[in-house]
Amino acid sequence: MTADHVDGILAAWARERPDLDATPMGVIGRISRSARFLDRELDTVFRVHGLDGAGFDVLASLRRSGRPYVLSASALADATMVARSSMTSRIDRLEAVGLVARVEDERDGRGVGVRLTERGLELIDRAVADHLANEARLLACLPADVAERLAGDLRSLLHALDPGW
Amino acid sequence: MTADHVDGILAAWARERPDLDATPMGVIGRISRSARFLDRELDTVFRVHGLDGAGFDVLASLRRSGRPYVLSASALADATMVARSSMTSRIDRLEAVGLVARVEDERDGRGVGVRLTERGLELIDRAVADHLANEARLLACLPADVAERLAGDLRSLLHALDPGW
DNA sequence: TCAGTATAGCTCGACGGCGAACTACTTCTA
DNA sequence: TAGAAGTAGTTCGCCGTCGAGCTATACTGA
Repeated sequence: MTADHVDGILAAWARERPDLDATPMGVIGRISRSARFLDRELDTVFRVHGLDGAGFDVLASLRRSGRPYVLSASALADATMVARSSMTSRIDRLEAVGLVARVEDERDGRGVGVRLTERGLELIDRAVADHLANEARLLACLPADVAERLAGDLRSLLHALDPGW
Repeated sequence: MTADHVDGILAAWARERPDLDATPMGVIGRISRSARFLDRELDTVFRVHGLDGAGFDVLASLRRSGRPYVLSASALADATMVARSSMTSRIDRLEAVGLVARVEDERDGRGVGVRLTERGLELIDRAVADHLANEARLLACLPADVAERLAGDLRSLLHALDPGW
């Protein structure tokens, strides 16, 4: 069990502030750091398809919602954890390049449906396959049972953090 | 073991694209999602001290480096995983409110040392205590052995992701 | 020793995210 | 069924990050 960057941080705090218990950083610091690394790595594949993480998340949410590949702007904002105003501009960008289209919501005059276009569907179907291969590559170093355990423990954590579930 | 948001995503992909193996998302999706929640939660404590995550990271890096609480701008950029140009503006902001000061590097005419001021030292010593209490609160839901296992598994992951360690 | 290369930090312009404020529409309630 | 309250989406201004390009300084090898 070799030391990592966060072990260095923990050791430094133990030396400088021995009165504090820094062990929570062992979990939270590693989550933050992993997320930053992963974001960067995942982006390289998104870019190959002319996307970024923001665009991919929107298209993937629509794709996995199933036919007719339409979700409201609010539903997309909630699914991707961004502000409504951010979702407005994400949709603007994707619409400008023809990957999604805004459609009327007959049931609610305020609402706007966001629909995957034919091009958007083809693009995300290719992109998601590459994306999953990339994720698998990044996790290849972990034995399957460790990955599974990690997923389960993170689920426990998320369960407490996210009151919505 | 109740389902979480990511379980919903995995089930959706299994329905829409049964040809793909989406299990890597069980790990990576949860890391991303946890990181976003945690970022937001940690920010509330930073704000109490007039900081944000960016400022806290800089001050904390300086503090745990020990006396004389000086690091180069590059070392700070590397430690906090941001671009050099981002570090320039972080230092500008912290310097403007008197929490750090730029000092000459006698050994390297190009270099700039960043030193914690007296006010910066007092602030970060208070802030880091509150921060750790906050982190402990967020992890309180997890049994100690699970938290420890999580830290260890994430260390394994980081080890493969971060060639620097 | 000196030309070539590498490095430290800064400036600048572009970009994405956010919250507040706004409009338009819907739902509740009395 | 009218007025109040709530909700969907957009606009706007601000802010932090980034990469490219710049200057000044430090190394490196013939």
